Amino acid sequence: MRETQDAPETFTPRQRAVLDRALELLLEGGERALTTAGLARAARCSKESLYKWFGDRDGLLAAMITHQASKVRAQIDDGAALDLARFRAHLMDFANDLLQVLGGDVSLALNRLAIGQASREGNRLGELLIERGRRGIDKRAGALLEAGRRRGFIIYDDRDAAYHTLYGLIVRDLHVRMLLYEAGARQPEKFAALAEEAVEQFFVLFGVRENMKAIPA
Amino acid sequence: MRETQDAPETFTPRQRAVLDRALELLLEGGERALTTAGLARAARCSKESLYKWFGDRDGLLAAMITHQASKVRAQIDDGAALDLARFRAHLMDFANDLLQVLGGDVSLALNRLAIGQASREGNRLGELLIERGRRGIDKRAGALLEAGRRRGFIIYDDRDAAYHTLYGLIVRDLHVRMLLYEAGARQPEKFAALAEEAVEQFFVLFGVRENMKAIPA
DNA sequence: ACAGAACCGTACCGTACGGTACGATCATCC
DNA sequence: GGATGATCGTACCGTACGGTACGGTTCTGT
Repeated sequence: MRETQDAPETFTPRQRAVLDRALELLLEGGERALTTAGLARAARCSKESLYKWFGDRDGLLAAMITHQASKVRAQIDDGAALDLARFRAHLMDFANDLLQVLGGDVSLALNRLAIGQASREGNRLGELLIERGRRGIDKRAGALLEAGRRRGFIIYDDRDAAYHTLYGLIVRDLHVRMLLYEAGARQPEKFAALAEEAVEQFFVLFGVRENMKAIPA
Repeated sequence: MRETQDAPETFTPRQRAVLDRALELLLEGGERALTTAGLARAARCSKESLYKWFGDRDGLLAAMITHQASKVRAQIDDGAALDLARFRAHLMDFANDLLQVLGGDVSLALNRLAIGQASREGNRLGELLIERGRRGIDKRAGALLEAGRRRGFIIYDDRDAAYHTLYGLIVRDLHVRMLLYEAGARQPEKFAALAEEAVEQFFVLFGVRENMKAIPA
């Protein structure tokens, strides 16, 4: 259908400014507040330009996702000089970053947008969100786990399964509850404690102690 | 604002039939397919009746949630004659039921609806979904865990924390990925294996063995 | 059998939004 | 300085939807 989908799809500074304004509107009032006329007024551009740049409204939403994803590039960890303490610290960093990202305003708003949009027009937005957002996180975590396994700090049969367990230990049911605006679900000040406990539990499940090995299966 | 909110809010058979039809429309085409005119046509009723029964469109959506919740009443487990095997089986049942519910068509559609609607009109739908859906699940799991702890099968300091960990081990990141229609995320045939592994891991974290106690903290 | 209520089907209204068209304005380049 | 192209602001169009009104029909209770 669309041919410009897999391209890097870079934007001009003006377009990026407009996309940032669009994100603000989305944060303030949800999807319904993000109308073409409203965005044109807020960003001081013409509707005609919006359609010229992004094609249609769905193209605009997709552009917002790729634009946001391009801002938060996850850094890849260096595999140098990895001892157990550093490995544990890296896991903690990952857990904290994950909670920080998933609990961020923009991420929550974009996820709400994509989820609400799902089931209509296929699910381009959902795919985009996963492709440009989660993929990076998954790869970073996968590389980290693999490094830890090679050094003998942890043991597992299925890396994906181990990663998903780690993810579950960290995020629990927080993501959906935050997406639903559940009162009290979003408490960033507790993220550090959650991350700490999750990594602790992950080591109980997959860590290699000197005397006993906790093999999940 | 609304006074009929906390009432049991029972519906006539005709109204329930209409609500069922509304759920079907929502499943087929998402929120956009659920218009008052469309529902009136599909359910062979008049729009006037819809507004008389449910007030407005948001009232209709809320009624759909309470209606659906009234159908899947979670049975509470009897605490009689609980040995370790039965406790473990109960946990397995809970895990399977949880995955079954969260992965069900109706649950996913209603969650998408509530999440997409969130941030506008407060978040009545999200609250309703949590109140009438998750609350029951939480209570059932809480009672189950407490029974297991009293019998000495598991140990924990904070029941909520233990429950959330159990939830995370079971659901992982599946819920959001299913909400996003991620390809391959929804595979009900694998739910049993996931439940099995989750319960296994939960016992590693919180279970009490004869010789060693795995205390998470 | 009759009255009254509930309900159906349809028509109608106002509005809001996506998308297009067009003249005016501004920047750029020769 | 003048032509060219991009962009702005605004006006406009069609449509779809939420919500209301109303006449005709069916159901219910007496």
